[in-house]
Amino acid sequence: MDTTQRTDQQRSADRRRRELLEAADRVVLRDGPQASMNAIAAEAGITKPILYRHFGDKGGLYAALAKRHTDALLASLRAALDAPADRRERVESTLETYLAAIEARPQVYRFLMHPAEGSQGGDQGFDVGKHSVPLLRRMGEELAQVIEERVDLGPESQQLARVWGHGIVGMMHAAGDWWLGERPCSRAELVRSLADLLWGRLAAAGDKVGGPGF
Amino acid sequence: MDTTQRTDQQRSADRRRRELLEAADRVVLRDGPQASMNAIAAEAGITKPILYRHFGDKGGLYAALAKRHTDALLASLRAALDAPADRRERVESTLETYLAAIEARPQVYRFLMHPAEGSQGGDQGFDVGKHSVPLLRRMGEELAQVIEERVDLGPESQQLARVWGHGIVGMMHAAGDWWLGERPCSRAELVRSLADLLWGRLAAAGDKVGGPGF
DNA sequence: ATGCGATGTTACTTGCGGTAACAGGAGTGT
DNA sequence: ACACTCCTGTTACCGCAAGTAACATCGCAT
Repeated sequence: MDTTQRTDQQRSADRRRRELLEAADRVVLRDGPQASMNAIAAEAGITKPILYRHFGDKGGLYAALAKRHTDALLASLRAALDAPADRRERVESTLETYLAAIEARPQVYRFLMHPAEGSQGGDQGFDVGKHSVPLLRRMGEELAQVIEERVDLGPESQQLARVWGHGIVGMMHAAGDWWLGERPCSRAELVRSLADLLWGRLAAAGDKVGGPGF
Repeated sequence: MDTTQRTDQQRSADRRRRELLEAADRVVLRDGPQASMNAIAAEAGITKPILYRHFGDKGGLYAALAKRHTDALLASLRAALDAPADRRERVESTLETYLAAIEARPQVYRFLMHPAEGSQGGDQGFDVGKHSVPLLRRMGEELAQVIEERVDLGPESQQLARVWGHGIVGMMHAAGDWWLGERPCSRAELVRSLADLLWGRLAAAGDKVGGPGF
């Protein structure tokens, strides 16, 4: 029951865990989100039950994997959001960062965006915190926080910031998803168009004359 | 090879198909999106292979079911979009329509929004058109069309309209999803906040002074 | 009656998530 | 040296859902 020893074992376990996650990462990147536990175990050079000992169930592995990428992506986004620049510039650079990320690794992106299966908490009592929230929520909350920190929205600012956070993230996500599938324009054009939308160009534009139905 | 007879049988098959879809609907509404084919067949009073004869595979049934609801929802949305009113009013009423729909039938909503499984096309050669597009895309395209019809965006209007269509739909979707889960405010408030966002209030708001990191 | 096509069934295969039970190997107390 | 206990790893299995093959049946035109 020596503390140092337990720490030692913990360290070893954590290393294994990281190796397994990297193997899982490789498989997901190769086979897409429907990668089987068997395949992941094989890639890691071991067998299924070990994965289950480490992550509880597939949801646990999903969550752990998602957390890695989500943390990384959120770090980049926060950097872009917090840059000492004009707001419009910050918005554009954030969009740019996000789109570049999903363009660079579409497989990972597809994996992250899956609600997939509804997991119920780990029974093994692992240290998995409640990070089962599917990326979009976390991005929305983060953005909401930044908005509330930096933009003056008067009373109700918190509420408004959260709505906007989730809304803007959703806009980014849907547009990015569509763009990634069809590639109808360059990344820069997409960024510009979205920023224009957020800048109220929809309200400013005039009605088109002679449309169908008056 | 008589045409009338074939039409007769077709009619019968179509009726069956509709019955099956309604049964599937009931099950999905009760059990959520992970409803099994067995359960659906049982609800319809038949057995699995019949479902497969009618829909090819689970993806086919998914697509058919999704098409029904999508068509219905899109019809309501188009009505709101095409109302003879001020643009802001139309936007708000469209948001309202969408949110009311997902609020009224969250189970169906959850079902529709799932990418779930990557389906590869039907091999049986059924008459399923390529409507495997998961709702969000269709809503995006529809909205894009309406925007391009009614809003004057100068040159590049088509491109811009499509980006905006998908972006706005994504905003609506993400905000709606979050709102449905947490219910942080009334529907009307949500609608107002989102419309405000689209109306450029983000650009118009001032910087907050004394934020962290300045 | 008889062949034919649509409709329906039972019973099977395959594949995956998840688990039980067993098999060493390294440190530890006696 | 010996047993005891963790930890890591395996094989072999269960349950369940998707999808299929092969058989049974009814209606009908000739």
